[in-house]
Amino acid sequence: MSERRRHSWMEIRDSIRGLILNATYGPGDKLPRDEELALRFGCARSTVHRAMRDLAQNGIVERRRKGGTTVRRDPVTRATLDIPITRLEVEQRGYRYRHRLIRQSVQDTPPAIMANFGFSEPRAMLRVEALHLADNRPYIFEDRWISLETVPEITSVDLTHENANEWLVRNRPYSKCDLRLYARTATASDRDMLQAQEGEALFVMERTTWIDAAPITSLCAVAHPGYQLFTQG
Amino acid sequence: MSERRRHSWMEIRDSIRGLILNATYGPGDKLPRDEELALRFGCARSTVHRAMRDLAQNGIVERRRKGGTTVRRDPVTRATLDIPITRLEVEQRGYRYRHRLIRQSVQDTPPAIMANFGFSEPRAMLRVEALHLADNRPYIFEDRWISLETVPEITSVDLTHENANEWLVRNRPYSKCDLRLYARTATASDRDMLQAQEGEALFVMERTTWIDAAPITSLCAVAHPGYQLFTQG
DNA sequence: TACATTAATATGTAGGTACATATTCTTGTC
DNA sequence: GACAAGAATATGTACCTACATATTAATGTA
Repeated sequence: MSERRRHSWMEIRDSIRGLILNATYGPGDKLPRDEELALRFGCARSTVHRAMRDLAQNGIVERRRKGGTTVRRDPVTRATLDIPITRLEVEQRGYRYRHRLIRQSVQDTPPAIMANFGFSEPRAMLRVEALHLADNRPYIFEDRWISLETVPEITSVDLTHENANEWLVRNRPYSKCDLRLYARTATASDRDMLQAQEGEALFVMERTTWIDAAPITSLCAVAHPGYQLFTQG
Repeated sequence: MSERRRHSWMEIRDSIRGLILNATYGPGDKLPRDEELALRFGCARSTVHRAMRDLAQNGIVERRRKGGTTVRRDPVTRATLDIPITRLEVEQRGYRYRHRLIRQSVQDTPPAIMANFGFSEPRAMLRVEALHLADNRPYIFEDRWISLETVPEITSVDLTHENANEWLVRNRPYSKCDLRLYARTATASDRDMLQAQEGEALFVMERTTWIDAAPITSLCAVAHPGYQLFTQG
């Protein structure tokens, strides 16, 4: 019976997913321990563990020490979004990239930015407003706040030539990133900045990043009309 | 010298990230092999491997067999989106959920849906148009196409009582999911369906899923005005 | 030089052992 | 019964070894 062929963790993962799919284990149910499953599938515990990590990462199951593994009660559609540096995004679509610094000044953070970072008091930060262009047409307008405490070097960067988006992504890896996406109707200032028709629908991406607990930057990027964001793979 | 204390993979990961951050290894550079790094850090190769997998998953480095590990030339902001079942999303916000089936019929797929699935010829699929409501106000309108070959049981599901979104998520796990997000101006039919003002900005989510190579469903979900999508993690 | 074949090599995985860690469960005390 | 202390236990990690696999590099042949 017990044939000792080698099992890949993906096989095991699919088997476990199969058990969930065919209702052997339903939402909220507790799965057997890894060791038990390993015995049942005829593989090592580490292989079951590898499979389980993948299922947990994809939101299929939940795992807790001593608590065991349970089938998630509320499945989610989990997708990974890759938001590249804007210059690369533009160039990849075959356009010529340009960048224009609109404004730059040190200001106290308004309530919206304080909320993004979780501040209870306003702080002085560098505010940078800039426009990304594709073949000289507006592509994305960004209104960005940068922490002077976490990123003091930013004051010595010439943001007319180097854009803040790229400088930060290349020089300040983050450990945490909050993202918020929504649609907004174009205002009069959007009309000027993005050449949008008045009242046109615009795609907005708000992004706030930290390195450990230290705030790095928070920005609101408004894309040109027709912009789409998508996952691949 | 060589103190043999135990190193956690997160420590090692942070050390490697540190080497990239402090420009010891810049974008495009090749990192030493895992074995070499393990020796240098005084840990096992498997620990370096674990750390590297995390860095690769977060878009910091790229790894290829025999090719080695390189620092990504074009960093990305990588975010994981969790899109829950709409009913749960509504209930979590404290509203009463309801669902209304608008239309349901078998039709040949139009070009847009064919493109989503990568079909070269139209196919007959079940088209389901439904409205999700929060406290009797429109929340999300979805226009969905379901593969009759991959999901034949769907024909025997009463979609007036059970909504297709939930039924599919609970009964048809997918292995691949494409997602597309954009903003759209409300049309006359949106105005009726979502009680949107004419010309208001609406947030649109298009989602297409497969199990292995078999198409499951493709849908276009239009959210009510003011809807926001965000990550938490 | 061009191309096919083979060898070399870095990452990926499977299996195994030992221990760490976070919970939950049990037990004892008042 | 309430609560604290300790035992039990499932997952998580670290380190090994041995192979698998995908590529690149080297080599041979026309």
